[in-house]
Amino acid sequence: MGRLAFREQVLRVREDAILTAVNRLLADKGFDLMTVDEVAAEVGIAKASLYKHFASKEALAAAALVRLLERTMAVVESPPVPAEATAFQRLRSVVRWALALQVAGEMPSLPSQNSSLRAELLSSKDYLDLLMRVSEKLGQWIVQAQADGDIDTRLPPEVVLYTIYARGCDPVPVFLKGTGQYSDEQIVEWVLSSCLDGLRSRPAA
Amino acid sequence: MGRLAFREQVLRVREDAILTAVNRLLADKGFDLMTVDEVAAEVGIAKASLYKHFASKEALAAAALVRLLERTMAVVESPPVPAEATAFQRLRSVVRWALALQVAGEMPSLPSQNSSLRAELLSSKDYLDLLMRVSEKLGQWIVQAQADGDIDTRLPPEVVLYTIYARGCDPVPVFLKGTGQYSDEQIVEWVLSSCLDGLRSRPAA
DNA sequence: GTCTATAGCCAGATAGAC
DNA sequence: GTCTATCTGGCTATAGAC
Repeated sequence: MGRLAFREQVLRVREDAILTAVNRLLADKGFDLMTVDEVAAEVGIAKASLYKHFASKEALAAAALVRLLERTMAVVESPPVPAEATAFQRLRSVVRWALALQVAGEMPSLPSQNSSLRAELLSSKDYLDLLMRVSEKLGQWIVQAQADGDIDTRLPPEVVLYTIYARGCDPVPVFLKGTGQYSDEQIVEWVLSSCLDGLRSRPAA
Repeated sequence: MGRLAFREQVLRVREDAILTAVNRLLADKGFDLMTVDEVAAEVGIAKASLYKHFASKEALAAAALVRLLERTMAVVESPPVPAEATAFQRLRSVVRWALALQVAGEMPSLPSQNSSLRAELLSSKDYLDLLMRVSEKLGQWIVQAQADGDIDTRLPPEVVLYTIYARGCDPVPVFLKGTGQYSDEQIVEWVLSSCLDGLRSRPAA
């Protein structure tokens, strides 16, 4: 029993190491250009061993995305700091977290287009459940923020939700980081501002 | 002489047909998932014939992107309609044009990440020249719009420029179109608004 | 469950006849 | 310049020994 639990722990640690490698490679090159050989090399095990843990390359990526959604759910459900009481402030906080992940090179980017990956994701109950839970929570905040007068009521909540999700594959943070001129924090704040406040000037508050 | 010019015209028309197919496929599946066989099939010629016109898959995509930049340059240099006199209005007009291309499924999407395509683009004088010309023109408008008080002066022009370029690979229009609930025009206006005005409410003008 | 070795496949690119 | 047929390399996935 203790022995079994120990082995199971070893298994989970190894699989977590695999998913960390997958996550990094997905952030770096995306699904199509990531090869299973690279994943195995980065983890330091043989490719065949990988396939004992995950059935396919798609399953590998799906597991990494499920882990990302679990972390997102944890962020969304964490108790708010007192300074972030409104729905709008909580939304901003989540977007800021996602942008920080992106700048740090830890945001796995999936192809939004055609791919065998899409089919795998759409048939993964874990993935779909988590995605729905995150979307429902964010959707509630969006509706609340609109009722509070903080988010433009002319935009359907669906448009706001997609726009926020799209920050997860926004190329701007990576480009700005590539110039080497700005700090990570500065980049995050600029992209956050362009998303929430827009490019246009706003009258002083 | 006339004969030669005629043959050259036939050549250009054929190559334009090829690039139109490439453009559509790039918009549909992206560079990595597009296959040269598909391009040949869509044009209705053999794959080997394609390679008489373009040296590689990368060259094929690069040529399509050059054509896109040429069209962009034409839009940027076209005389403004009287109602769009300010730099900000001209910028908005260009972004709207790009979003309309996107919704119509005619915006080729290149992988912003690692790829053999990047190397090809960086070694294409045509591509780099056009990209610089477009960027300079847009950059001038951005600076002017900031001087006019229309664009947030806390954002460096570079950040504004990248944010505008990023609209070319924004997944939101395609997602919204996928719901089948909204008209193309409605989608363009919402995304344009979220980009320029932001998600936050603005005080009435 | 880990490894080495390899099967099987697919896509980019080319040979060579016409 | 167009075609058919083929080469080549790389990648996913698996066989089989330990």
